[in-house]
Amino acid sequence: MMKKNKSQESGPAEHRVSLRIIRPLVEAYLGFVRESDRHVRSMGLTPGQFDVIATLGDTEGMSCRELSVRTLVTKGTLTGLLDRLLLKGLITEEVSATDRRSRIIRLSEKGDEVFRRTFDTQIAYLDPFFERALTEEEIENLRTLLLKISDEFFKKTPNVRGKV
Amino acid sequence: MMKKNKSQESGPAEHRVSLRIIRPLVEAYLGFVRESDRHVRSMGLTPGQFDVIATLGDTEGMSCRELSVRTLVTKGTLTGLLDRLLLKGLITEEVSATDRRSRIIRLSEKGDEVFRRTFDTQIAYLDPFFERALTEEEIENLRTLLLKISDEFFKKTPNVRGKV
DNA sequence: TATTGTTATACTCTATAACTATA
DNA sequence: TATAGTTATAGAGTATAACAATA
Repeated sequence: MMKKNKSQESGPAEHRVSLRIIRPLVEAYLGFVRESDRHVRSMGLTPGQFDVIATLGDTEGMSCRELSVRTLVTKGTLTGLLDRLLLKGLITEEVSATDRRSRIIRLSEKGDEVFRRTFDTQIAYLDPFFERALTEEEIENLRTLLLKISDEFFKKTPNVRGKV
Repeated sequence: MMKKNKSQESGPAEHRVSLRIIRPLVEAYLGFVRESDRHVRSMGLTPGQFDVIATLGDTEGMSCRELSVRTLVTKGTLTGLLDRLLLKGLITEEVSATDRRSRIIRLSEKGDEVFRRTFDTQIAYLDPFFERALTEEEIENLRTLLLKISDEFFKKTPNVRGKV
């Protein structure tokens, strides 16, 4: 998959920016995700369910609509997903004071615990990886460069920011 | 979700390496993935199906077992997934010459077209983003840093490398 | 009229385990 | 005995569209 693409390119494959960045980006992401998913599943949650929990974490709650935009889960799917989280007692719901069509979804105490525990576990696991791989200076540098990229994407679709 | 985690941490949240890297990493990745998924779906494929196609792209084909390891799709799921790709005429199968239990899966001509077209489209879309976001020097720098991270993860689970 | 969320449909992915046919 | 792949099962995520209640 790293080879050249003859059809519509304007130069050699190794000059295409996205080819040089995307594969390393995806692999670094997958390295993180594999571990993350393992922790999430060990708590009896699916990735989609934890995605909702992570999005609700450290917020005052939000409507289904906002949750849908931020998690990239369509509203129809979200209804079922929230049903399962309600069953597990990880979230609470309340009819909005200002718009009676809308439910405000929040983490329950139990949900907040799951959120923190999963995060702490992941951090404890991941920190040593990053610290072995990079110097302090490289870490700051990487962070800056990644933010430049997501800022550029953010300009295109501002409403999907802040998912994880 | 960027706030502190009191439980088992050894210092302030902003000193935790993973907290400083992972969110930007995930957001940069999602910026890419959202666009990628859009193209993939517009060709009538699911992300999982394209994952298989991308893994087979530019190879001489491979067994279900290898495909399963590389795509992180379990063998049971893979059988159904390959059925659908066979129906669509995007892959071919052949009994292995050396092990009659095993099927060698390859991209068909049509599958290869889908692979290249999707890639070309994505590159054409993504290159301007990266070029706006980063200088040539920053691109090389970012690539190097990302590779250091995935190399570190790779040490842990060598067999899952080379997925995308 | 437009928007929030629900329901219904049909398909796909998921983990898991029992199964077969080879090795 | 072990491995490659299939089948079966049950649950969960997916897009989509029609729908009710409210704005």
